Amino acid sequence: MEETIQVAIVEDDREIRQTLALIIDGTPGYQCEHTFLDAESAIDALPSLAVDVVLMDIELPRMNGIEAIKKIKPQLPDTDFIMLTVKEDDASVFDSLCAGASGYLMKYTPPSKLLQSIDEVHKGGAPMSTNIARKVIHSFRQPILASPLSPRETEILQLLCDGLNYRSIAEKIFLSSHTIRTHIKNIYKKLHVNSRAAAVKKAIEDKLL
Amino acid sequence: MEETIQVAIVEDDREIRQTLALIIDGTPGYQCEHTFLDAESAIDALPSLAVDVVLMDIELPRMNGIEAIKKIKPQLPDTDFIMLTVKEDDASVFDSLCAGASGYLMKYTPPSKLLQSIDEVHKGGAPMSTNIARKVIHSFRQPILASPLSPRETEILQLLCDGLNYRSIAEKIFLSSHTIRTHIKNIYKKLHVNSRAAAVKKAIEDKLL
DNA sequence: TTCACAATCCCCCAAATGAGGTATGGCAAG
DNA sequence: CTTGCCATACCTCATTTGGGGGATTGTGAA
Repeated sequence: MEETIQVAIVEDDREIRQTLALIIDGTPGYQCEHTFLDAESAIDALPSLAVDVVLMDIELPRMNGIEAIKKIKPQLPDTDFIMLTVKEDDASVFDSLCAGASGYLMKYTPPSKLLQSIDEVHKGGAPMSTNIARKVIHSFRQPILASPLSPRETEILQLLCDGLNYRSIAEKIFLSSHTIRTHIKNIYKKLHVNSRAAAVKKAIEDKLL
Repeated sequence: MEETIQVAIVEDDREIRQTLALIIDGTPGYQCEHTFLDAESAIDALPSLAVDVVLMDIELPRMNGIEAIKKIKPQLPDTDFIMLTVKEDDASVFDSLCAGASGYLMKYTPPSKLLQSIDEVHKGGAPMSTNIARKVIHSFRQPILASPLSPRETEILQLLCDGLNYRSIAEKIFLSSHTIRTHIKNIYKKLHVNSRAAAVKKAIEDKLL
């Protein structure tokens, strides 16, 4: 498939927008016929255009680029979005990916790398700046924060999270329900909570399961 | 920093191991002085070696490469691990990343790309095959599964998850606690649960918050 | 050898919870 | 215009839960 990749740009800075468009449109195999200077116009126009790849800025006048993707992506599941931005804080990166972006590049990405990334995303890849990739990978790491709970308590918390009551837990691990109560009281103390709901939430958040 | 990158290989296939070692050790800027044919010997030896990057196979005789990383990585936070494997199922990929791998490459990766990836990971990047990168990125996508809950119910579920009781919720959103009870009963019905704990768990799992 | 803590068991009691109802008004789809 | 859903509010009752104790055994660290 040696077709031309149709690229659109959403970017409010006139200079950057035009420069990008020129680079892309001027390269064989790439075409950039549509540029937008805000999220709203992109949301209106994109669904009726056959665009393969969209370069999206995050900082846009009214609605930001992440919100824009949230709106557009569901209607265009086959269009790939690459964030092209100066923001590299965790929130921007992860929110973008959650919204449906398939790539995340810095604005200072050199043209050759940019074109290569457009190609890559169109082939099913996920181009990212190196430090962004590391951020993403790191996000999978389990903190392994020392659990304050004893093995027994952890086991009981596990069952607690499954919605079992004292008696069911007691029957499951062959203990008196009195013992279960005591354990759970201790769990609450250690987790600084005072209800099952809060304990379950904390357990899942802190991944002590 | 033009230092030589110290690379170690953990790979049970003799042919592959030696070929990789030759390629790496034969390239200026890279050195491969240590190779291991199973997880156990790598776990024993690596902590006392000053290795920058470890190429790790997943399929190893007794203990697999993922378990190996889980054991070693905590002791060597500054050593980067790249999975080099034929397995590209989701579980292998995500378990590897959770265990602490910083890169994930296919075994058929060409030598030039492999060397480049070693360099990249050592510089703080996260080299991945394109389809692996896409898998990782996709994992962030929110399924946006249609919640069976009404807006009001969602709101109350939210507060439920914070560990509030009927009365507190009622006070917070200016409703009768009777109404809260009714809403929660309906939430339970819709989520097919019958306790706060189970509701909280389901809410978080299904991301309806 | 204390001392702390995990793990087990027990008691009481007030409050919260879950399950079963009933009822109203509004609003949207059919 | 009826049917269903949402949001609201109330009642009763049996059960569960959380908070407050107290107690024993064993283990391991100080």
